Amino acid sequence: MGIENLHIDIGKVSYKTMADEVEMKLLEYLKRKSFKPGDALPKEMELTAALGVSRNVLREALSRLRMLGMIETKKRRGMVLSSPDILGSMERVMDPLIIDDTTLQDIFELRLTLEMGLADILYIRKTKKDIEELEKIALSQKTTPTKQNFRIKHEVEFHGKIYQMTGNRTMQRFQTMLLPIFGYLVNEEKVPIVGKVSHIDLVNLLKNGSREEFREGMRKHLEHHFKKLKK
Amino acid sequence: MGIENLHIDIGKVSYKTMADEVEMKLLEYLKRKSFKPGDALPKEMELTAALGVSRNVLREALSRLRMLGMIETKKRRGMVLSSPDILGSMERVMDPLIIDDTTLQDIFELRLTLEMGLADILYIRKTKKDIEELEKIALSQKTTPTKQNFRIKHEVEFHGKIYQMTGNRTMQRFQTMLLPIFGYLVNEEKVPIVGKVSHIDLVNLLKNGSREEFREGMRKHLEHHFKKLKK
DNA sequence: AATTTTAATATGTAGTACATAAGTATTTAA
DNA sequence: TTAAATACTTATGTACTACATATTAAAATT
Repeated sequence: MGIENLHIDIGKVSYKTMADEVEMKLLEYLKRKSFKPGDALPKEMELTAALGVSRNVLREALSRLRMLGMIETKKRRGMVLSSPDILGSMERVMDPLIIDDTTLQDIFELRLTLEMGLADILYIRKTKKDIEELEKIALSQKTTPTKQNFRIKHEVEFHGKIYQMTGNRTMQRFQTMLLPIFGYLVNEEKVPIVGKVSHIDLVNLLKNGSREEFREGMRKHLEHHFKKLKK
Repeated sequence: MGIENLHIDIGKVSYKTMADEVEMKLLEYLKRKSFKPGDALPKEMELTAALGVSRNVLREALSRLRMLGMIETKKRRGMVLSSPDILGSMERVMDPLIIDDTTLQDIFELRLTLEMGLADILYIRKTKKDIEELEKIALSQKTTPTKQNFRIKHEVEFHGKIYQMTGNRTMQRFQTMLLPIFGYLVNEEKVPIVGKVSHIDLVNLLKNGSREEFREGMRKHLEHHFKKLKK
């Protein structure tokens, strides 16, 4: 094992602030007490008293929970638990320039994996209407120029539609988040590589082919990406 | 389109606090200026002056960025940008009792999709040693009782090992996060359903079979989950 | 010159004060 | 008596001050 994942393996020497501590305790408290969304939570003053910290520190922790969508606060009414947005905070940090290279590569592979796994759900959920729309997208790209930025835009449009066809909004959002990363890494390729299976081919497979045939088509479409993966 | 995703479609009527605003501006600032990890950031006082807010509000926003791992702060030295932990905040909120049902289902499907997409990377990265370890796990489960909690524990162990074999730590962490959700939904099944393809079968496929054969094996292993998916 | 001591500085925590929104109770008027 | 207007209460939101603490930089001492 290399040294590049050391920060994951042993963790950082992070000295914990009280806000960190309070955040942890609050999360634990909310889960342990098994509050349900909508339930009212204690007032700030009650929490400061119980935790023995200043309102300042408490509010820093609460602010984090608010960001996660775990709590909602209204003046006078107080706080209530709510259903967190599991992808929200991920969206905030999705910037290829900030994320470390190992994770970028991981994300790249994660998307490839999803793409290869899509067939099963796709064949359960696909509709005639969706396939027609996908075909329209694929055909519109046939005649357009092959400049780099155009090519990526088309990739995004086509694959985005496929994710949408799964009817799974979380998956759809997830893939949208991964796109900048994907685009960033692919952009480094100087020579535009054309897969053996085009978008139109994929549409035809989706129309007439089996689940397995579509998946193999997708594999060939992504072949050049897979070839570059390191053992 | 149903009403169940309305909160995603139109967003909540959330009245924005200044901390929300400042958080947004800081994120935008950090990305726009294309700081790199390690770069020093302005002092709190400079930021309060520039933003025209109290130190209190600023610190609530900074506290959020700290939670995301985007910034690190040290006394006297100030703040530096750092590589965020993209899954960290997701881990915090992964509680099946809090997350709404639609998202829970989405997550369930997301995991199935990953599972089906794993074959490609797995066949690039698998080693003899890993397969032996996986076999050991599979065999140890053959003789054990079939009680619900044991079954789930075995599932976790086996599939966890497979994810580990991808060499993709993000994927591995991601799946670990998804487990409680998966366990929660599967736990509702009263009758233990045994797939046509067992863990041992999967190991043998991984040893002697092709990528496609392994994937079809995985599909059969997960068949009863797929059968329950709604159109 | 090397070491110790002192000072300076930026973040961390505490506490007070007041603004603001939103229920709740009270008063006023039809 | 009831409806509307008014005043009151309460919990969160924002601002400001003060001081603690860690860490770097500078100064003093050996």
